[in-house]
Amino acid sequence: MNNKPVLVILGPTASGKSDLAFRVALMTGGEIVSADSRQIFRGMDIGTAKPPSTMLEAVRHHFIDEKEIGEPFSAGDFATRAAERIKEIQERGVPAIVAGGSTLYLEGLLKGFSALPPSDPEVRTRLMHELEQKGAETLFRRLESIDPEQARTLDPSKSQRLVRSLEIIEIAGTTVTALQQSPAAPSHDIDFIVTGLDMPRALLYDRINRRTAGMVRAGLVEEARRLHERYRRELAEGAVNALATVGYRELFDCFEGNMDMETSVALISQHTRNYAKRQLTFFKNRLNVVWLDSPLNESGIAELAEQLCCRIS
RNA sequence: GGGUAGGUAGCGAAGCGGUCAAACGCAGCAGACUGUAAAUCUGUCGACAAUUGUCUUCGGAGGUUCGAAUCCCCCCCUACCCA
Repeated sequence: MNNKPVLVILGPTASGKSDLAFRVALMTGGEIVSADSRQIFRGMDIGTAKPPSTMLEAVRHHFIDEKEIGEPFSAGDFATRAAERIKEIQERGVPAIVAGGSTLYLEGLLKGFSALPPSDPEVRTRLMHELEQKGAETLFRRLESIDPEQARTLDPSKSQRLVRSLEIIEIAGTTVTALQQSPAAPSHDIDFIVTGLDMPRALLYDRINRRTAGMVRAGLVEEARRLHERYRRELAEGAVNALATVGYRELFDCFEGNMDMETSVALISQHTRNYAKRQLTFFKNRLNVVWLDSPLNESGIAELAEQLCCRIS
């Protein structure tokens, strides 16, 4: 019934997505669907720049604090669940606003995935072991013999995509190349307006640097220490992807005596900048985004929010 | 004042007579990416022409040599040690 378009606000980290989405939600009485692979985990707050509780209380946010660290949740899960959730929201006659920067989550939701099988933890673990013992070369040659086309798209060094490609062969009994013949298509009929927040690179990097400093002031180190203690064993096994997150892994390194605190914090800024660059590359080259200048102050946010409201109501 | 170790491209760091515009790492820039994606991986990286090309570099100034980042001399800085 309510088939109004859904506003998507994406962009690199620290570009101001959350604030803008919050504003639009307030103005429209909408709810926010977070497309963020890390904010979904409880206990990862400061380092993921999760919206503060005041915002979470004022506007309903989905996919925030919904999982325990270590619980599986993937881009595929997000793509299907988020579409379901948006439908539910729309059925209540409420606008849904998607906001986030997790590249593959967004692509999955907006463009869908081919009919590839989900990852199987057992197969995955076995392949990772094999990778460690026999080396990437061996696995690469195997992939090359079964699915030369896919092999050509990746390089023989160690790569997640190599493992995933082999995993698919084991689970599905056929190759990625074959499965991707059926083009990716979204499994829903939601209409999206995809907007991206952009700003000069130097400004973005400056915002990132300052945000990192702010996180430290807000208690990031303590937060990381709690996680480090609680997930000591998982960290040793390197099994929990949620913990391989910028803002935490650098501090874990520090706690383990591999670097001093100053270096660690500098690296957080640096890795966040690197990440922002990767996001930008992905969004520009893979998704169809209408880019907007990111508002830099309160009144700018209000003004842009107003404009966006018009487009979805 | 004496001694020792150093000063190399944005930073760190190799090179120690030719094959050096100078290894490698980081940053930067560009890119890939179909279920771990804040992950994983690739290219490029003195300047300029942008395919083999030209020009200016290895603290500064001289010198030796066909040829120097690499050898010699003087000077300037830095670190540590002894006074």
